[in-house]
Order: sequence, then structure tokens, then C-alpha cells
Amino acid sequence: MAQSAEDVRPPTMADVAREAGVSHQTVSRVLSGHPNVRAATRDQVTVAIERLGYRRNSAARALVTRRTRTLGVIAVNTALYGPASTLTGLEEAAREEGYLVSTVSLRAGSGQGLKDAIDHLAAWGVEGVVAITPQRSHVQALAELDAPFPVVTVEGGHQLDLPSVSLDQELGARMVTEHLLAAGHGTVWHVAGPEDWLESEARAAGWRAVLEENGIRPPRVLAGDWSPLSGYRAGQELAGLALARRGATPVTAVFVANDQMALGVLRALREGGIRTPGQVAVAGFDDIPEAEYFPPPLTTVRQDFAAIGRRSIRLLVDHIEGRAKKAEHLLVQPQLIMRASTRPSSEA
Amino acid sequence: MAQSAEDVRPPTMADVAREAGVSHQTVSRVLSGHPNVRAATRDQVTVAIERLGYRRNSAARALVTRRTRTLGVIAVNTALYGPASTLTGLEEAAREEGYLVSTVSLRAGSGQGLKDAIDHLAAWGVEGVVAITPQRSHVQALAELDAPFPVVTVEGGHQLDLPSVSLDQELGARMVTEHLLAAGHGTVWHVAGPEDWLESEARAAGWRAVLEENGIRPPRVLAGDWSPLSGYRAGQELAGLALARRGATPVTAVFVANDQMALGVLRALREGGIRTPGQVAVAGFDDIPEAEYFPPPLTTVRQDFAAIGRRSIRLLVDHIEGRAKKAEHLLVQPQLIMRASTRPSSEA
DNA sequence: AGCTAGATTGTTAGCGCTCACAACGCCGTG
DNA sequence: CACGGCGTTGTGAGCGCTAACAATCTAGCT
Repeated sequence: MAQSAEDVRPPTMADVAREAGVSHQTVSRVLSGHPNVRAATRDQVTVAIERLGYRRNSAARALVTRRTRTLGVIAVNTALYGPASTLTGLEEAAREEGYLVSTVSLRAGSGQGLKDAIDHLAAWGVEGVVAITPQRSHVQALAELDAPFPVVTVEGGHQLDLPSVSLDQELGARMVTEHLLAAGHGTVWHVAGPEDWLESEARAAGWRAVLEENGIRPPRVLAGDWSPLSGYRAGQELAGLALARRGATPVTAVFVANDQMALGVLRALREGGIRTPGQVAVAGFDDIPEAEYFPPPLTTVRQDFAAIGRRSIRLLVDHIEGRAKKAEHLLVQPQLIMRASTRPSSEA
Repeated sequence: MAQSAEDVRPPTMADVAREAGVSHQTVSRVLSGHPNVRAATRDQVTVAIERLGYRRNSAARALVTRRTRTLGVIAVNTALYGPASTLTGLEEAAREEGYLVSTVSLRAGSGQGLKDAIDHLAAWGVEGVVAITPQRSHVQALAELDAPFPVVTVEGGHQLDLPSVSLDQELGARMVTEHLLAAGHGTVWHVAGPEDWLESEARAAGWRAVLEENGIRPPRVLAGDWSPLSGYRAGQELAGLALARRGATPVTAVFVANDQMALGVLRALREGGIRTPGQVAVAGFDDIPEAEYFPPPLTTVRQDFAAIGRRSIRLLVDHIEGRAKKAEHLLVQPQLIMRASTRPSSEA
């Protein structure tokens, strides 16, 4: 019985060698760019490869070289703008370095999920992992997991022994707060992100530091959970404070820990009959694409996700290839984007 | 000279076999859940595996089975809410089916980028690819590429010979338009997405169909490019029309092809002194997380990204494992989310 | 008790590639 | 003219695993 068309296997290196009239080793040399191959031979091989549509078998290669050239990425909440952008940056950077990226998206951030993700990736032989772990508990779990390959955290803070790359969240918060003080506000209120998040902490820390450096006692922090709804609730409270007791710490400027909550704050203020920025200036963090079209356009802090991705991959590859040993901690600079929501009232 | 600690290789199946006092084949049988292994033997092997911290070498496995159990995903604009959510859905579904997912993110959607992406994935031996290709030109390029493995498109339309999974965009548009007509509006204006996008076309088609079925001549379509800015411009135009010539087709309801543009439209209307939904009702499409907090909360269409991901992976795996042959076209049902932006004025 | 089917385990041969080394030229030099 | 050296090519082994087959053992039956 004849072989069915299904059974034809892709050509192997031996097939190419036969076609080109050389040994399989010569084909291998051509493919890996070895210098000591005569130009004529190289051409014959190239032609044969082309003619047969040959592709190196990555599994066979990985087996003998012990290199899969695959990196894993573990991310929580990949649908959010920040993680999604970081993911893109990571993938592009990895591709440039000649690695394939395999992603695992986690929903809720349980430690078990993290372990499973690491196992899943390990089962496929990834050489290293970048973990986007913005919550303290994640980083903690990660550090205790002791993975069988290098791990770099993104937005995972620099307390632990893991190499990390983060945006300088604290600096971003400082920039916003200083900007608001410079605009003449006597103090700046803060709507923070959820507690377990390192980004929340760093942003709050930057805000607090600037106030204290200026001899201002920081007002009570309002708590949110990144969602527009939580911002809305905080905004209602702020609206109440802004209108009612003028005597206490006046509410004229608010630094909200992310843009989505800022959206909620803006809505609450508007509903409370408070003009932005006329009566209360509002600033956010992240610069999501919508921020420019908020009512009013939002002053915020932009992150360079491509840079974060590039530096994380570089750091990871350095560890994989044995060039780096220590747990380095890299910071990426943020950028303040000034828009109407904090413009001094004379212009508003 | 003693071997440095760096040189210790991970344990192999042979190591486990020796440790357990069986043959490597028995270890293999235990690992792949073969039924004919005595329980006692199985336990010995399990213990040995545990003790040595053994992991099957995926490259060796892939080499002999000719199965890498890896799928590729190609996506354009992964930072947007839609593609990012689809990506998450795909990844989770693939993991459940026992596959690893490798992602390639494309920036601008050139045909060359697509080809490179396919090559990149092919070089690592993926068994199939899901391509998130919302632009007509992508799907076209994809169909002509003739990849060496099955390809399923997501949001790639059903004109071509490629198997596809899409949200029923047209139905979503119909739901929105019917909802607006039912609220008593004489007609519905439309701000469309960019031209090359299948989603734009399908949404416009659904809108147009409903109007025509109701004997209404569709007003001129305003063109956008998904961005809030383009929505803002269209909104300015609509505001002008709404205020100026009451004689012509009145502007009382607008179906905007996505939520981000709807945000721009809302801003333009507000700046034009037009109340929403009092004077003009506005609806969007996508249900991005922010939509609920737009001024006012936006009526929109929600997509079940998890379902899209699950069905795409299922379809792809069916093709890979030879269960499916034909180019099937699957549609996922949308859901209308009604909010304040289209509430009849009596309630507004 | 003798025999056989079925369960259980072991043996062998590759999968397609790279690495180490051997072999074969060809050149210039003493 | 012989020889060393380098550039070029070929040969053989083996990476760690699974599939096919062979060998052994067990239990059930006559």
C-alpha cells in the first residue's frame, strides 16, 4: 500500500545533504554560519535548502544543545493596559534577542496559580521567566518558589533577592505632587491603589515624601482598588469635603494613583457640581490612551513599556547566559504628561 | 579536575530508572499513565522521580513524537482591550488543552510582519497558529501565505477559506440600533471605524440593515479610526448638526463603533452644550472597563472573550489532530449592556 | 500438572541534530 | 621535494526520549 500524502515527513538535514551532494555536517555548518565553508559549497547547500523547503528541527537542536531558546512570561491581569503593554514590549525585545516567548496569564493572583504557571513553563523547557508581579504577595510567593531557571520580576519591587525591573513609581508620584504644589495648591490629597500592590505603596510614598519635604502634613489617604467605581466613591467623599468644611484641610488638588480611578473621581466631582480644574485639580497615573479624552483631559504619568520590556529581557538573558550573577534592580524613568485637569484656573 | 557545580545536568529517565531499580521504559510508562504497570512498581518510580526532582525533557519528547504541543498566537495591537482580552482567553483555553502558547505581537499590520511572525513561530515548531487579524488586509495576506500548519483566524471574517471564530459583530450592531429605535429615536447616526477593518464593516452593516428594515434611509456615515480623537472630531460635527439644522435629519441618537470613540463623541457633545442622553443618546461597542464610568455611563456591546478564546483553540486543535478538515466559521453571541447614555429622556 | 492468554517488564532502534575528531586536500617554506 | 599548517569536508557518537518488539511472569483453564 502506498503511503498517503499525510505521511510525508518534512525534509531532514540528511535530505538536504543528499540533494546538495555534501555531508549533513556541511549543511549544519552553512546553517549556523560557520566561516570555513567554501562559497561554492555554501551556495549549493542554500539552493538545496530552498528547493526542498527545509527547516531545522528545533526539537532535535534543543535536545543536543540543551538550549530551547524559549522564555516564559507570567502575567496577572493581562487585559489591563499596563500589563498588556509590558507584555508587548517583552515579546518584541525577546524576538530581537532570538528567543521565543511563551505566556501564561493568571487571573486572581494566588500563590498556587503562580506555582502551576512555573511548572507549566518548566515542563516545556523555558530557559528563564519574566514575571509581571505587581502585588507583594506574588513576589513573595515567587521568591519562595525557587524555580529551576532564572526569574526576573517586573514591577516586583527591589526588596527581595530577585533581579527586577520597575518603573520608578516613586519618582512619578513625586513629579505629579510637585507639579500640583508648584501650581499653587496648599496641599494634595491622594486616592491610593489597593494595599498589597507595590505600585500603590510606591506612589503613595512619593506623594507623602514631597509633602513632608515641603513641610505639609499629608492629609488622610483615601483607599481605592484601581477600579473606576472605587475612584467614584473616593471622589464623592472628596466632593463632600471640598464643599462642606472649608475650614479643614481644603481639597483643591488630588493625585489619584491610576487613570481609571481618576475617571471615577472626575465623575463624582462633576456630579457634585465641582469644576475641574477650576475648583479641584486632578492628576492620574499610567497615561492610558483614553486619558487624553477624559473630561477634562487628564494630567498623568507615562511609562515607557517598550523600555521596561527591553531591559527585562536583557537582564534575563544576561542571567541565562551566565553574564550576570547578582540580583540587579533596574529603574526606568517615568514622564509627566501635563494636561487640562491640573491647569491653573486662570487658564481653565 | 572536579566538575564545577554548574555542570551538573538535570536527571534523565535513565537516572530515575536506576534509582527505582527498573528500566527506563517503565519510567516512561508511569509518566504517560500507561495502565499495565503494577501499582508497587508505579510507586517506586514515583518516589524516585520525586527524590531526584526529575522532569521529562520536552525536546527529546518532541523529537520522537513529532509533537511540540505548542501553539502560536499572532496578534496586532495587543495593548488594546479587545485583543488583550482575547489573548488571555486563548492562553487559558490552550493551557487547559495541554498546549503551550507562544505569542508574537505585531505593531503596524504589514504583510511582511505577518510573514516574519509565521516564520518565527515555524522555526520553533508550533503545531498551529491562531491569528487575531481584525483587518481585511491581514486576513488576505494570511490566506496567501500558505503556512506549514493549520491557522485559525479570530475576527478575521468568514469570506476566506481559513477557519475562523468571530463575535457576531453584525448582530451586536443590530441590537444597539434596534435598542435606540425602540427608545423612540427617528433615526440613528453612525460613527464608523477605519475602513480596512472587518469589525467596522460588520458593525456598519448591522446598523444599516436595521435602519433599512425599518424603512429609514441611513444618514451619512461619519468616519473614525477607533481613537478617542477621531470620535471627538465626529462628535463636533454631530454637535453642529444637532444644533444647527433641525430641518434636516435630526441627530438624537448615535451608535459609535467602539467605546473609545464614543468617549470622544461624548466630550464633543458636552462641549457643544448638548446633554446626553437628554438631547442625544450615544451607544458604543466593546464594553471596555471604563465604559461604565463615562459621562454618562455608556450603553455598549460586550464580547465574551473567554468563549472566543476557547472556541478558537478547540477549532485549531481539531485541525491539528485531524478531527476537522473544512474551514468552519464560528460566531460568538454578543450581549447588549444598557446604561444611562441611551436612557429615554424621561428618566434622564 | 501442563498449557496458554494476558499482564508486566526489558531490549533495541531510531527521532534529527551538533560536537569532537579524523581525513583530505592545498599552500608555502626549508 | 618533503613537510607542517591551515582551510575544508566527512565520520561517528550520542543528546533523552518513545515505539515496537521480545522476554518473562502470572493466573486461569482443561
